[in-house]
Amino acid sequence: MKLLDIGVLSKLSGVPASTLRYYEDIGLLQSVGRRGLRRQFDTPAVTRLALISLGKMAGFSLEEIKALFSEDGSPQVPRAELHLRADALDDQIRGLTQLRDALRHVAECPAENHMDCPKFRRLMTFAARSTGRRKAGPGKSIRMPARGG
Amino acid sequence: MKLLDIGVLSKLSGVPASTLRYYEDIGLLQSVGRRGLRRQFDTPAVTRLALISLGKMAGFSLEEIKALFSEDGSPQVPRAELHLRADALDDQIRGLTQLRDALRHVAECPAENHMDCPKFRRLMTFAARSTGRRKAGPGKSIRMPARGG
DNA sequence: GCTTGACCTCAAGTTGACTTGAAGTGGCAG
DNA sequence: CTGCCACTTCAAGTCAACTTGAGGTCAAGC
Repeated sequence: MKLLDIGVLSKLSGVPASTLRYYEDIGLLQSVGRRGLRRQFDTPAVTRLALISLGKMAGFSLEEIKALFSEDGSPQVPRAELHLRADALDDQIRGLTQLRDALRHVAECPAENHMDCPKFRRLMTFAARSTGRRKAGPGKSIRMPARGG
Repeated sequence: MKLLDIGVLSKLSGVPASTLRYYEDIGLLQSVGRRGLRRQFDTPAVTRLALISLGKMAGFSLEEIKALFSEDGSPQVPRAELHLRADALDDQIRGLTQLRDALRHVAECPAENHMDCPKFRRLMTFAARSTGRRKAGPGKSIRMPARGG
């Protein structure tokens, strides 16, 4: 089995070495051994990192992603749990879709003041409904594309 | 003009008083005066908060949201910026949709090991593509709907 | 006049996901 | 054997967006 130095895995996956160490620290990623001091990873680690990235995209926390891996490292999730996640994702997608449409509308709406626009006001009530649902906190998302500025 | 105590505004908007003070601190929300020590807000503050919430949902940082308000407090957003956000949202939606499908697939897939399943592997390459696009960092996202249990 | 309680200020703490820095180590090229 | 330099550890720092806590103030009700 071909083994990968942390630097190589970092390059392959695009994930900084410090992050890989961090992931190992929190038990999210396992190295298969050492060569001297140096961690060695196996090639499936690349896939694992892809899975992790995927989980992050889905809005899972690292802790949650960790829980989605079984002992042997293959994803091992009860079906019901997966369907639950999928449902949650559906919700999220619906919300984001509405939001996207709203943004596009606002971008094109000819009304002087957006408050004059009924569509915008409906959007407002939508936002109001979603406000204060749960405690705000730091979260990870797909990075926004960097602002042109 | 009817004026609102911070507690009243908090109740109306669902935003904790501490957060309202914080928002005033960073210049995101203005109180119109004081009665004794107590901040007084006007009724448009409720709308403003809805807008702020909306901005947050769209993935804007508070700093950015602040910049989206013009001097007089009405939202004043460059169209291009909004379209950019909407595009980013589109990306996110696409990703989440694929992910949702993948989750559902995994939930039903009969393959012993998911890696044996071509569908799953396609998902992996998708994730790999999205990996390491840009430097990770703290960011805000739409909160996941709370997990059932 | 005293208590109550909703507000006040300001500093410090929290969270998740990392990054950074200092000080040390070890494999390999020359 | 020497030196380089990618790696190592561990603690501490960072970031956004708040929250919490300690100690203080004021308007109203009894």
